[in-house]
Amino acid sequence: MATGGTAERRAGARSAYLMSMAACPTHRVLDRLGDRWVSLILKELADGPRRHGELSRTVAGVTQKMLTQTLRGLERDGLVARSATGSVPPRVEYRLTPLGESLLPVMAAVTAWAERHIGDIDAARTTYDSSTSP
Amino acid sequence: MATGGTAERRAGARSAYLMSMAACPTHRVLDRLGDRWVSLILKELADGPRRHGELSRTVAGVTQKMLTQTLRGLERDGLVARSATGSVPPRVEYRLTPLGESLLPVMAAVTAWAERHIGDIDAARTTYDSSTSP
DNA sequence: CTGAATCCTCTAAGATACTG
DNA sequence: CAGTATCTTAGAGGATTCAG
Repeated sequence: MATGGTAERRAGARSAYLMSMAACPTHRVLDRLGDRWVSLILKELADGPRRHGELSRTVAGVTQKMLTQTLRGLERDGLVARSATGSVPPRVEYRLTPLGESLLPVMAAVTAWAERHIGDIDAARTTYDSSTSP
Repeated sequence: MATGGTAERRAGARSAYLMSMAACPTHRVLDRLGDRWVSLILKELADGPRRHGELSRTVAGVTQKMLTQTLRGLERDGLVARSATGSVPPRVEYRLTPLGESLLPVMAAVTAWAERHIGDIDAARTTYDSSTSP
């Protein structure tokens, strides 16, 4: 009966958001960087090429699925290069591309800010929480 | 009723992740910045104080719930200050704290990188997608 | 106007098992 | 070792409604 208005409005709101995303490079980059495992993986790769298994062990708590998925995403964006040699046993290495390396200074800026101000944030949280709940 | 092994293992993996998070300031900050609406809201507030309704209209596609929720989070972290005046009608303004303002240069660094390299990313995606699907 | 509470949906992410 | 496919679930996010 009539038009399924709900679904349409949903789709509308969704696309409105997605379009505003697509138009904003900063947001797209932050979205990628904000992905749970990206920063940890980039940090690892910053020190040099790593094998799949190495990352799997080094990056605390990542599942094999998320590792592959995240690496694929980074590869797709041209930030990470994947090089497979031989077929059995497989030996796959991941490393930063020049584009990926150009991102390191930005990460460093974030890290610097984070380490300098994380205390302020924690302090603010404590204050906020204690003035809210009690 | 015995040990619910499944739930425990789930909780274990989860806490392993959460603990590694808590230990890494960079990751915590990126997690916050990566939140869907944070960068858009900070961008707005960078230009000066804004009322709730203003943000609701300006930030494309945000729902009232997410706006409030995001602002609460930023307030809790001490990045944004909330000032309410009067009671009826309510007039609430949000603005960056000094801590929040100190974050702007970092955001600027991200923006600069993003705008310079977003083309590379899109190009890489096109290449990747065309070499994968066909 | 600001914002809290409710409900509902859909996706992201973990566990698991299977190929090459 | 590297990667894929499938199932399930917790939670994020959106619509809606109520309150001060």
